[in-house]
This record gives sequence, structure tokens and C-alpha cells, in this order.
Amino acid sequence: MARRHSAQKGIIGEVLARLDHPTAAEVYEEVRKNFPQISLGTVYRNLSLMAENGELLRLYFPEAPDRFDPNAYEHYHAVCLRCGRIFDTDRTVPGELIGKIDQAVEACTGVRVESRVMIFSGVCKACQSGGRTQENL
Amino acid sequence: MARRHSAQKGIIGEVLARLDHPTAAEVYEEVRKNFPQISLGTVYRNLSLMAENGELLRLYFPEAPDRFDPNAYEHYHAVCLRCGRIFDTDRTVPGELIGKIDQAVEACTGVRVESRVMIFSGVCKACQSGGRTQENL
DNA sequence: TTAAATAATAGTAATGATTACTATTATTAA
DNA sequence: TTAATAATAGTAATCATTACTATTATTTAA
Repeated sequence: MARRHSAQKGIIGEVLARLDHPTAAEVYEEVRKNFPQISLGTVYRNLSLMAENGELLRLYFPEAPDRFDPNAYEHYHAVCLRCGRIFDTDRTVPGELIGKIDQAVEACTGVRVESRVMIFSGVCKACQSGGRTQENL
Repeated sequence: MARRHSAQKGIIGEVLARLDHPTAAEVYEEVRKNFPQISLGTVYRNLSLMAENGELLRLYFPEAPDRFDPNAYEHYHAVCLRCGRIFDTDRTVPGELIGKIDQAVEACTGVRVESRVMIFSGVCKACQSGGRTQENL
């Protein structure tokens, strides 16, 4: 059965694909350019609903607002400490590696792992070689 | 050189060791029993300072207030979805397993990983066998 | 089709965690 | 034993997010 989307949901989904792991506020600012009457609450509500539906991922960063990812398949994220950009892992990082970690965690905590939140931080390739910063992307 | 602690810092550290991964508010309530004049701001300030000093860990849970762990060595956490308890991994989970994940992440994102935030969720042993809930710990 | 039922919205208020600020008190050092 | 420094209590401010409400849009079914 085809999933029925509200008008704004469609717009939000489309904007999400154009921006790079935006926050709700960033989605709001972008959507507002073409639909000035939209409200931040509507953006939050639709993003939250779509995340619950498994249509997108909600990402939890320490000391920062949540971000949203239109790619709902299981993958993880690495953030560059210099330029702030966020990079997706591909499907190779889950798979057996995640299974091994889950096993190790279960072995020493007793918790049968069902899901995980993981954020990696470091320095991206461009910043390693070019000395880039948040300012000179 | 011996690290000089303020009075409250000592009290906070001591309370932290007795409670199980408490939030700042929980530390505050506990400390208040013996030092009723302490303020929540002081608790936050000291916990934050101690975390910056590497004397304790600040833990970031999705959709929940931060928690604090007096064990500052590198380890990770698993939370039980039924009873809410938080379990520590021991030192075996870092080590080579973390190194492998870091490598895999670097391979597909280009980010040289320096640190990570990881929270595992699932069902703990007691809840698996006893059908325990948050209510009947 | 059109009136009743349902869903979504804009706008705003409320909440919760955390930090910032300020005047005061305690601690250290010369 | 005073001057400089640090820490504190108490409160205000901030930021992300959710809740609420009156209104508007959409669907349904007679």
C-alpha cells in the first residue's frame, strides 16, 4: 500500500535530501524560502513522525541539536572536529563488525543488544591534508 | 602534583561513586541531604570541570539528560530498555575491537577517528529471565 | 456534491536541561 | 590581616524541543 504523505511532509523530505544532515532549524529555514508560512513546529512534527515511521534517521550528537538523515538504512556517522562536516559510513561498517561489538558488549554487560547510537569524531581527509577549517570550506 | 579539590568537588565525587550513573539532578538531590545549601549550578559546574579534567566521564544518552560516571577509563555503556539500568563494559570491549571499528569508519568516511560516543540498548539478563520492569527492580 | 468527521497546520506557550551572571563568601598568598 | 583569587548560592537566561489551541484543509460517505 502506498504511503500517503501530507504536502509539507513531501517538501520536508525533498529539502532533507538536498541539505547535508540538517537540524530541524536548518530544514525550517530552507523550506521557508519557498513556503514562508510553514512553522517550525510543523517541521519538527513531520520529521519526528517520519523518523518513527522509519522513513529517515534522527541523529543524536552530544551537546548539539539533533540532525536528520534521509537515508534510513542502518549506517553510522563520523564528524570532523575541524570543519564540522558529517560523513556517512556505507553498509560495510554495520554487518559483521557491529555483530562482533554487540557480542562483546553482551558478554560483559549481559545486555542483549538491539540497537546502538554511535558517533565517531576525528579529522576528515580534506582537513588532514589541506588544513581546512570551518571557515574555509 | 596532588590535585587540589574544592570541598564540594570532593562531596560530589563521593556521591557519584555511590549512585549508579546519576544525572546532575540526582547528584544534587543526594548531596543536598547532607549539604542543604548546595546549588544545582554548583553541581553542574563541578561535574563539568571534573569531566574536562578527565576525572570522570560525561555520558550522552539520546532524549535524556546527561549522566556521569566516576570511572574515567575508556569504557562504554549498555542500557536496558525494560528496567532502565545502565551497565558498564569492562576494558575488553575497547582494545582491538574499537580499533577495528575505527579503521572501518576511516576506510569509508576518510575521517581519522579520535574518539567515539557509543550507547547500546537492549534487554539485560535479569529482564530476559525474570520479566523484570522498571517497577519491580 | 456537500455536510460531517478527520487530519494537518500556524502560531504560540510551556518544558526541561544546561549555562551564564552576579553579588557574596571562602580560601590563599604576600 | 589585608589584598588577590577562587568558589559559591541563587537566579536569570538560553536553546532545543514538545504541547496546546484555534483554524484551515482534506477525506468520507450519504
